[in-house]
Amino acid sequence: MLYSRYFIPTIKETPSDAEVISHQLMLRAGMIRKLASGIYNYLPLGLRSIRKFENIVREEMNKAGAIEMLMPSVQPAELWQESGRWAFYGKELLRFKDRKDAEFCMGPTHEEVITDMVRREIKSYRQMPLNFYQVQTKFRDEIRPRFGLMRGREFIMKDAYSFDVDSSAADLSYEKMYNAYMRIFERCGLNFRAVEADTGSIGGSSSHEFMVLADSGEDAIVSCDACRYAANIEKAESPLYSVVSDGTAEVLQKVSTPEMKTIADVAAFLNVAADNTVKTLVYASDSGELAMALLRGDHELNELKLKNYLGWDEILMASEEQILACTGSPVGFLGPIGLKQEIPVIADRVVQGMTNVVMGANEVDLHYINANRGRDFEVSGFVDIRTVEAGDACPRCDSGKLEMWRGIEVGHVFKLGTKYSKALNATYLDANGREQIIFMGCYGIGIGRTVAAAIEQNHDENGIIFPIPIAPFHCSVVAVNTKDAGVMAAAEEIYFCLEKLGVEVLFDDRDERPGVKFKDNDLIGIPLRIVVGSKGLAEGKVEVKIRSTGDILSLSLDEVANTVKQMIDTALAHAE
RNA sequence: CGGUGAGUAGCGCAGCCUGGUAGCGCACCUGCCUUGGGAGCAGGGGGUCGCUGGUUCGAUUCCAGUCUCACCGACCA
Repeated sequence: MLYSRYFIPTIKETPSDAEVISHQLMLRAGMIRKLASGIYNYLPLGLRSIRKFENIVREEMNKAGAIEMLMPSVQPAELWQESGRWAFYGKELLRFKDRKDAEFCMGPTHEEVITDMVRREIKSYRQMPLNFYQVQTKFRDEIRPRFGLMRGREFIMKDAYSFDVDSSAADLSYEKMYNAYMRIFERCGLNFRAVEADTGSIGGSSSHEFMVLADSGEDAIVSCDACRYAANIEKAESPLYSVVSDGTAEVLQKVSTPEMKTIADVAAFLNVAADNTVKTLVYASDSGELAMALLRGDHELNELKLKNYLGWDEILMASEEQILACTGSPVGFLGPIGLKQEIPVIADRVVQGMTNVVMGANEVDLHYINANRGRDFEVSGFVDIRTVEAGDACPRCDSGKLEMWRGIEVGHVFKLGTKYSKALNATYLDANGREQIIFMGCYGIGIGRTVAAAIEQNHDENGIIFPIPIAPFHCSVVAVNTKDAGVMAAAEEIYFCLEKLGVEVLFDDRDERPGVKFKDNDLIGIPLRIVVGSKGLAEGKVEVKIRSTGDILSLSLDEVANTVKQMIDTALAHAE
């Protein structure tokens, strides 16, 4: 490719509205341009990277036995009404009507469409297992699109759906996809973790997320430093502390704690450790149900765990009025003793072993000391509702400690069970001629997001440092001075050689000063740069600069093409 | 949706407080010069100052409304 005939509109200055580095660099490198909030043009260079990654995904999907197809992005409302998600999905589902007033939506995901196809076509257990995938444009009307391709409204996603005769067969399909995902992200040279995750609005029984580690990541994850346990913090189980009790229950006392509203204030004022206090929080569902959560004072609540335990659709901090009505006290002095209303009191498991604790007395400026469960208050259940912290013991092994990371979710695999097949009545006949419900799994990879995540993880002050498997070009040839006939001839020669060898090469033949070319080549992240200048040429040499390390090799004219070809092949072979 | 901030040339910004019809850097065009890390000189083109209304002789500037965008919170690949 001739740079002068290609289209790479780089920009020197960082656009002011780009916050994260991958967004800044993709704009500056001329890979993407914004058309509307969360909606982007993929410019030629960006598209090349995206296609590269798509093809890695395709290769691994095919290897894992998945079959490619393509579904429409416009979907009829009926299917969504049938699955029940027309009502449940909310405003993220972009809905519209056609000229006949029939309702449609832009597909945010394709469980309905694929399940509809399968229920029409699959009749027998002999036809399964099946796994269909597609690489397709999705639309989700995100409340707050941000970070460029990281969270767009329109985005390219690989989604796959598996269909099996029963749960254990479905587990096998799940495992195949899990392993394929591991290979995909390994091939791209990404530093990532597969973590246990909450299933969210997709539903189903269990799931793993694939998280590229990056400080700018929107998710927090933990992983054990000794065993393989890793989980999204939303899901991460807190360790069970052994019950510590000094046995003797002291006398319950109400003490004055003027203006002491936080655990830190109260603990300091009463001169007790924060871990001998109990924190009380009141939550409300969207339909107005209330629940009280008790945690050790220095612990944090995991709202998702509480929400899942309560089975609520939505969880909100209770309003001041709601709190006042059920406890009789404003926030700051809440506790489970002497409630005005009967509401569920959910205690974290750690609270079970605590004795003689400090907790709010449901009266302004008053706390209890020496409160004890059983004697002074009761709880409706002990449940893991706290957020794990770095340094917590691993819930799975004896010796490990949890480490905490930020991550970008680039892939997510779900065991769906029969959630969609049941709703859409996707059944088959088993060997006994009996009708059975199909078991499903679904598997997504954010294509653009992965490319963005790769940039997030591979860059320096000069720009992108693409891993070779997803680099838009493998190498570039830079002619230092295009007016120098000798330089141009040598550069062209190398360019043609490389093309002949099947190397993806960008020939920077622009009549620009060398500095401009070097800066652009660095910015767009080309892994190898061959520089042809008059100085080196006088000795029959050109130089090859490696973007990632900054190392410079001096090679003779005749060997450079083959050497570069070899370097690229070696790098790509490692990624297979 | 709530909170914060911003809309002035393709990009990054100044001007606005204290009204008088717009400027800087980069980019772009022409010419000269230059060619190993975003050079230099000279000339030039480009803006209904987000939109609507109000106040005023006069509004980019003051007022009101509105739209858009970005950032912080709950969702997600």
